[in-house]
Amino acid sequence: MPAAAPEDELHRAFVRLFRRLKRMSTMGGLDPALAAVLHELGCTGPVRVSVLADAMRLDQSTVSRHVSALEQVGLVQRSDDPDDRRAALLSLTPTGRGRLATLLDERRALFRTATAEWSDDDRAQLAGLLDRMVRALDSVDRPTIPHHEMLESS
Amino acid sequence: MPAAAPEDELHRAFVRLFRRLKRMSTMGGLDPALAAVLHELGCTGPVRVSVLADAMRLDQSTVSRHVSALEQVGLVQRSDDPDDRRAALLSLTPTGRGRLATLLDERRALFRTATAEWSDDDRAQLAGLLDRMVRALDSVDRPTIPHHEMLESS
DNA sequence: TGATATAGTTGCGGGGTGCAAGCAAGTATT
DNA sequence: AATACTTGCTTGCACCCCGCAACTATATCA
Repeated sequence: MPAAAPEDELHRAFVRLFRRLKRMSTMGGLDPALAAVLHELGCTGPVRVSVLADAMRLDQSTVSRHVSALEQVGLVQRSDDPDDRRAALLSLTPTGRGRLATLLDERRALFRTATAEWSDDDRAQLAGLLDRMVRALDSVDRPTIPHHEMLESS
Repeated sequence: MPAAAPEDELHRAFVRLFRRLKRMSTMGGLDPALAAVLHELGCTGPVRVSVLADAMRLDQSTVSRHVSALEQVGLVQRSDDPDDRRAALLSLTPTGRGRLATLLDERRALFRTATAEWSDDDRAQLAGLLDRMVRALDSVDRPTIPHHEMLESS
């Protein structure tokens, strides 16, 4: 049996961790996926479905459905994009903002409980490394996006 | 809007990262969940379904199905547990071991590519922190003691 | 032996996702 | 302007992953 490489341990840790997080993010009485959309939307401001989908690395159709669900329960609203009639700009309703705030509070509390014994330094370090990891993996599966405005020439 | 708390960033990073990992673990032509079972099994040696399920924090039924699937494609085999006729001991077949090795190789290569610029120290640090995080969250949702849960409902 | 517990499987339902097809609205070509 | 292509989004469909509840078969205990 091969001694597990550090990369493997990393991956296994991620997978198990995620299952935890997934179960936990059902908080606020909102499905994890919907909560994720709400969160993303709360961070990025009024955007189109396509942009949201791209940001979350999900299929447009998936996000479309989530958005519809959130709209139906009054957490998200659509406004017509003045520049393009087929597009819609998504934003949180006041209720949505409130719900998001609650959700984040709960989540924060949970993480704080979990990492109660940690030093601020450790927390920051983990966040930093994780963020770096996200970018690293992103650039693996999207060819690095060196200059994201190479549209000017032709 | 208040600058996102580090805990939030942490969580978001986890979620996005996981989607990446999930997609990546489809490698080797094996469904991610099956690959996970294969991996776990490869690490823990011959075990029962229930033990595997517990280790992976999944329902026994879920693991049971995955194991059946793996058995059907010849990657896993069952042997009767001499101590208990209802139980079965799961182990990898030679083919399964080979498949796992391939899978781990691919995964390792991917992680190595992604973290090519990292120092070994950073990698180790992340793995360590992540592991700690897993344990921290585990002790939040399983209060360290297996028994004193709420088992008496009616 | 009969009551209860345990290992595992199966039926069922539900959530999450992607792909392909379709619809509506812009853009370009002639 | 009319036609053809493109783009933003939604819908139909299929598939995976999962947990709960019910069931079978064995094990254990009174």
